[in-house]
Amino acid sequence: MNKGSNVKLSFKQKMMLEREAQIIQTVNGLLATKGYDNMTVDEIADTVGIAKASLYRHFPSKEALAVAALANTMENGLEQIEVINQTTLSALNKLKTITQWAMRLKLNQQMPNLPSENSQLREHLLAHETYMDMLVNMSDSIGEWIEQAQADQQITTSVTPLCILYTLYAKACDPVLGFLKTSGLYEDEQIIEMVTSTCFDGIGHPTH
Amino acid sequence: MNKGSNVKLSFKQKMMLEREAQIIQTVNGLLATKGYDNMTVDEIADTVGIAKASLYRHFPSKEALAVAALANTMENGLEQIEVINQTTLSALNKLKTITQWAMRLKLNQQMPNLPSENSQLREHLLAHETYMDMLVNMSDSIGEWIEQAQADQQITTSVTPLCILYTLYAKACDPVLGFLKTSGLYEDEQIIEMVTSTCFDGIGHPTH
DNA sequence: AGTTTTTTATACCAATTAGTATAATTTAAT
DNA sequence: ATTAAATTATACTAATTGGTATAAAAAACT
Repeated sequence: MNKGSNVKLSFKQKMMLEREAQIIQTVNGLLATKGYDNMTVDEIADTVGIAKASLYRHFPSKEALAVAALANTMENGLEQIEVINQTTLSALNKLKTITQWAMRLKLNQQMPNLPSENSQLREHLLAHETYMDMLVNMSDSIGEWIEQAQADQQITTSVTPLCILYTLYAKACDPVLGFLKTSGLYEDEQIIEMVTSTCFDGIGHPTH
Repeated sequence: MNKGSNVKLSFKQKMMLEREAQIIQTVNGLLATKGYDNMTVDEIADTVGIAKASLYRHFPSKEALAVAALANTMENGLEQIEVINQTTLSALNKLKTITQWAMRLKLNQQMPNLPSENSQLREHLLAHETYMDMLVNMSDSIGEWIEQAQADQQITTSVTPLCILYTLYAKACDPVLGFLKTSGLYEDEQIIEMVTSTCFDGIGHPTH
């Protein structure tokens, strides 16, 4: 009764988690392409290929769906940061690596759009402890890289670390990526390179 | 009968235009803070201080309201470009000036958010000839500045002019401005300076 | 095979909201 | 003052959509 049922339960849970992952990926895609307001619950269910009632057995509300998707992205980001922290990359290159990870996600239309300033969703996010913890966690980690890179004279000290942090965060929702992709003129990795260059080298100062 | 009625008509038209300007400013504010989907027509009417029926005497639909607001912003941008073109500023400084104009608008929460990729509003905008004409017009003008600045070796030639154009456009909706403002640590003009610096100088290369 | 649980399809409810109709009120014109 | 026009408040319609109830079908378990 013990082992048997445990294995079965574990299998069921695996299925559950598997589908939950599928749901979250779908939601992230829709959040990336249509945004929270233009994404409907029926659409999510249809895209995943399950009934709406089943969807609501996983998540209690549309907001919970969005929060779960955002939290999942945040988790993946933290995981990336851990991986990067186990390398011997310079602080500057750590910053570039995590930024490019985010840009790749955005290019693949898996980076959810931020909720607009006055939205209900934003309030919910700010009230979500786990999410906020992860955000603080991420900011701390990246903040350390920024200070290290400044100490190593790899990045500028003429703007504050906070400004640099926000600038890097902003790359995760930079519309330039979508514009360049839509133009059809460049491969994804070319786009990553160009935007990385404009971010770290700036568009001024031609002689590098 | 001629002059009298003309004067009266002109006065009436003035009132009409005056109020239309007020409406558009309100819509721009709401588009900036809440976005198209979270902005309701009742809210617009209330904020302007007129009845909804009166609002619909000026604009036939919510979309028309948004398009008018976006077009108005575009007009103002083109006007700015003309003003700048009558100065003796270097191409680089022209680029900085127009970018900072856009950033100031954003900081004052008067720069409307772009419609999301799949929205109905976006389709309408793309089908709006005058708007698209103005967009092409603006892109041409700024594009000339970019090529001139590259020729003058004031900005990098290691990314394409198109990428630079998009990068500058993106500053008009850069969330960094809002983040820094929300932090409460900086004055608006400080924020403008910092973001201009990260845009043109980049965050790498500490020694300038 | 029979029982239980889960999933599905469908219909439905309630809330929101764009847009309209209307009657009353205000404003403007003569 | 009277008339004409515009504005307002209010109520309404129709469509969308988040969320729920239910009964049938499918799947899983014993």
